[in-house]
Amino acid sequence: MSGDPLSHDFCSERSRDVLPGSVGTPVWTGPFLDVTWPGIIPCPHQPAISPHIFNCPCQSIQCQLASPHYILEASNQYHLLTGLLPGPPHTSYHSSVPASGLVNEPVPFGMMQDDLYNHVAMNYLHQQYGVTEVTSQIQPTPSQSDPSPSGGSPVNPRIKNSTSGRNTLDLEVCNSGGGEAAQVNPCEPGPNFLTMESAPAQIQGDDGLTQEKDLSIIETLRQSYQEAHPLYENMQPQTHPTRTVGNLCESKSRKPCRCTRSQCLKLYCECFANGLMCSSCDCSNCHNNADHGMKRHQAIKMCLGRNPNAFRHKIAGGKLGEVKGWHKKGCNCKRSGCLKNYCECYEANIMCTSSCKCIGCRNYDKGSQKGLKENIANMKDRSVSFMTPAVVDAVSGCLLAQAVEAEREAQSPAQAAHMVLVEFGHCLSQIVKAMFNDDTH
DNA sequence: GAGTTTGAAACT
DNA sequence: CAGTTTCAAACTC
Repeated sequence: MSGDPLSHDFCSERSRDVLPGSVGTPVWTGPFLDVTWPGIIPCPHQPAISPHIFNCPCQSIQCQLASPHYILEASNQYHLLTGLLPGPPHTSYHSSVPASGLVNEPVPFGMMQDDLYNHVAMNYLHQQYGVTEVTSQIQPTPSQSDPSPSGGSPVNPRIKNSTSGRNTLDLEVCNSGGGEAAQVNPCEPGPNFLTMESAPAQIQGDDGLTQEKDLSIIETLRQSYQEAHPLYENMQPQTHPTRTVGNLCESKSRKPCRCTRSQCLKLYCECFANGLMCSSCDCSNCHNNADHGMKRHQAIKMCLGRNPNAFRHKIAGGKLGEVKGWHKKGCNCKRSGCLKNYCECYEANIMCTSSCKCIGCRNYDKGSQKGLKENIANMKDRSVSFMTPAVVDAVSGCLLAQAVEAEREAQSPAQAAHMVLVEFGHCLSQIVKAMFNDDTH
């Protein structure tokens, strides 16, 4: 695929990041609960579940959360750290959560976020539906009745009214018979992407409307939680809708760190930076483990205080298995020419962009004459000299005139917007044409 | 495997 | 925000 890197490589990728929910953006297709309702874990008593899920080598937050031991420990530490739980958290493997009010404590990374998430979720459900308890199970789905056209893991949320007056929302993840581990293991970088486009189809069963509505409820819960805890997204390294399956379980294979002085509680440590606890590492004096939960919690808070995006992926855009994307912050390489693994862009197999402040960069598209970075920088320079106040005024005048015209013709708002945008496109093309005509003189 | 180089993170 | 220090990974020998 050839073409102007400005129009394709850069703009299209970047717009994908701006619009994470845009059509075609791959999102997690694994067990829905693990991502959108991470505190609700599958029941280990169900024989259909691969034991793999409880002993995943990737050690991602999702997998850590899937461990019964982890749940117990997280519950205990939650008490220890916040002291805000109105009652003892459930420690049953059904992971029920009590309905309660919002918790205003800043959410600690990894361990407690899901408890808090559940609290907010329960608060919402309690208010909206009178639900007082949530349970979840993974069950094998009889192949003949698999409601998922693509064989995914549909979620069947149902609100039950019990005779005891306790309303329960059951989230039932159906595991289609054949591929047990692949279906339930969040670490499997399976090839299936659930796009925003395909999401409704994936969850449609015999009561498609109901399920779609329930899915939106769950999304509302997520938003509700995010509103209550602005840090939530930062501490949810694996739940952003733009995350691919690859991102979900760390695109890199898990490498043991060898930290000696940081206690693995600074971003120097790759495990810590990836939101993972150290496991089978070669580090010394490691505190990035369950035994030092409090200290780890404090370190996480400190990192987030310095940089709220500290635990988010540095690489934006791109799809699993592709090389396109860009480093959100950009690199600062000086001596490597951005052609060694010292360079974060090069290491991520992506080209440097205008975000980078590197010197002597050679990590750009060899196919283009100047390279992406230079092209973008050039465009910026040109636009500075061409985007004079007079030009801006002229463009504004054109757009305004177009809006007035639309109003005069009694166009619909959508049509009016379309007319203005078309005019804006014309203006831009005129400006760009002028810029490059000037270059030839 | 020891020593060097490198650039991100942390600090001032 | 810029300069400096610390740190661990990448690299070289």
